[in-house]
Amino acid sequence: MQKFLNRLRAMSRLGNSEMDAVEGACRDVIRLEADTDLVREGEPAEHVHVLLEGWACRYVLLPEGGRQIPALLLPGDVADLDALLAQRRPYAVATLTACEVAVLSCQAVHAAMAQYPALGAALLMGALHENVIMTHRNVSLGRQSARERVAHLLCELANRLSDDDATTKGAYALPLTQAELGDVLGLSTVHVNRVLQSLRADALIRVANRRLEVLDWNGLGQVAGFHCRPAHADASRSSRSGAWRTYAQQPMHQRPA
Amino acid sequence: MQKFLNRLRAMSRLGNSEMDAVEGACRDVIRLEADTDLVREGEPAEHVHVLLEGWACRYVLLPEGGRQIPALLLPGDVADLDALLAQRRPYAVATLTACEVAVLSCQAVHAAMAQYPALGAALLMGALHENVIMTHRNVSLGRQSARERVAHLLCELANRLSDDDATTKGAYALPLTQAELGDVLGLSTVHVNRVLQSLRADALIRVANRRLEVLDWNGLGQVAGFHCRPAHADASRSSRSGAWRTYAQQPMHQRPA
DNA sequence: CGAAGTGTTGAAGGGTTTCAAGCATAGTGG
DNA sequence: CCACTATGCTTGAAACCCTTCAACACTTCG
Repeated sequence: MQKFLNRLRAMSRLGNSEMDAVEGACRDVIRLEADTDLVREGEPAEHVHVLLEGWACRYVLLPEGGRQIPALLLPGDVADLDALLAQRRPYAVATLTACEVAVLSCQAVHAAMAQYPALGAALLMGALHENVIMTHRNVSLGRQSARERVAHLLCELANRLSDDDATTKGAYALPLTQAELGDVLGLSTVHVNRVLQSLRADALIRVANRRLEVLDWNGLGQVAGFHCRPAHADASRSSRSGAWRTYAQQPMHQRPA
Repeated sequence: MQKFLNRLRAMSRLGNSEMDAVEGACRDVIRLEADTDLVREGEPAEHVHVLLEGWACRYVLLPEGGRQIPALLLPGDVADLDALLAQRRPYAVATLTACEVAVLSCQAVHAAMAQYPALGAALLMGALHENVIMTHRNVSLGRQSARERVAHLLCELANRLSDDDATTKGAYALPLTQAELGDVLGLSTVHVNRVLQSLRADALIRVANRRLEVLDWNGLGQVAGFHCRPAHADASRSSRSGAWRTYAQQPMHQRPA
């Protein structure tokens, strides 16, 4: 509960009345064990689910039998806000660990937004933040090698977890199987295994009983290649060379060096 | 302008005062020619841009020199709403054709949302819609072959364009080079070429002077494989077999056949 | 102890990339 | 009007990253 409230407050300035409204709306909480479907693709969308505790994921099954996980959901994340918009669910949601989930009716959310504009703003900011994360994953899937993709995901998770807590001394619980990592990264289980081994061999990470330890943040970030500055290793801000100019110019990828 | 207003109205019920507010905020319009950078990655984010006419894209450049286009922007799309959230731009935006763009200050958007809750709701719905599109692209990039990805993109564009207009008789203007298609789909230019040829050879599509003609919607949708029902070929709704059940069950991909 | 899930390893095969070159088309200036 | 150039499209061959298949080891748990 607290993590969701913190998240909302980080997004928009909320007063006590808004906070109370949220807390009231989240009164309906269910507890699920690991590997349980929360919503199924194609189902009518009548509720919004907020992940209070545990890890979960959105996933899509392909006709040929494959699976893709377009989003990992961490404590405080909203699992399926698009229920406000769509009649039918465009993806399924399943737990990865034991979870605590708040169930809200779409009507209630709509009503709350109409009454408290700041709440709508907070939800919008959350959706935009998710959008940025998906953009990065998109870039990763489209243009990075397996090694880069794995490194990038590990950095992203460290970033997202450090917002709340954890990541103390550069290690965090990673309750994902290699098969699930593969479904996130668009890789086969076998190849995920080999890439993790290679990262271990290079003394960048260490894995032990469902925990990931990052031995070399700079090195891992370098492999990840883009948009991957852990909160710790802040480094020099705006390290990019050259001044940016306003529009009415050639696109960057066509500029002379 | 009209396309943006229509889009907003489709997302949330807007009164005359909201519409006027939007129209007032969009009074600052600039005209750009094709292949022009609108915003650059890393730049401070002080404005939000709305694409009134023409095609544009978000893009990210990778250290090794590659490029990924995580989003194609069509008339009525908001190019960079996340400027409301981030200090620095997480991606660049460039025009693909000549464009008309409204430039809004972030402050103005924030103020409008505070005054008109329905407007915030509309923007939220727009962001969620974008999110669903990115989810689909994500699945496509992660788990589909080049052929499937191309088919999927062509279907997606048909869908998005048919919301507004166009797509009459199953053809639409597609002002993208094969290199740009590759940057959207995470493929090399060469392979995009070969895949398009193969789709042509199978009498699924036809390409002529920057227009795409779909000869066989069912066939193309079948290649695309998932989530790809053009508004035309609506077909039998909910064609999936088996009834969906509520949660507290095993995830779908582990269910016995 | 057996069973199931997860991690690990090797070998073969294939989808895609890269490199390199040739072709087509449109715009430009002499 | 015609080189001349630039841009995008097309094609072939070699190389590579990753997948698939198959088997085995390890751990957990009933």
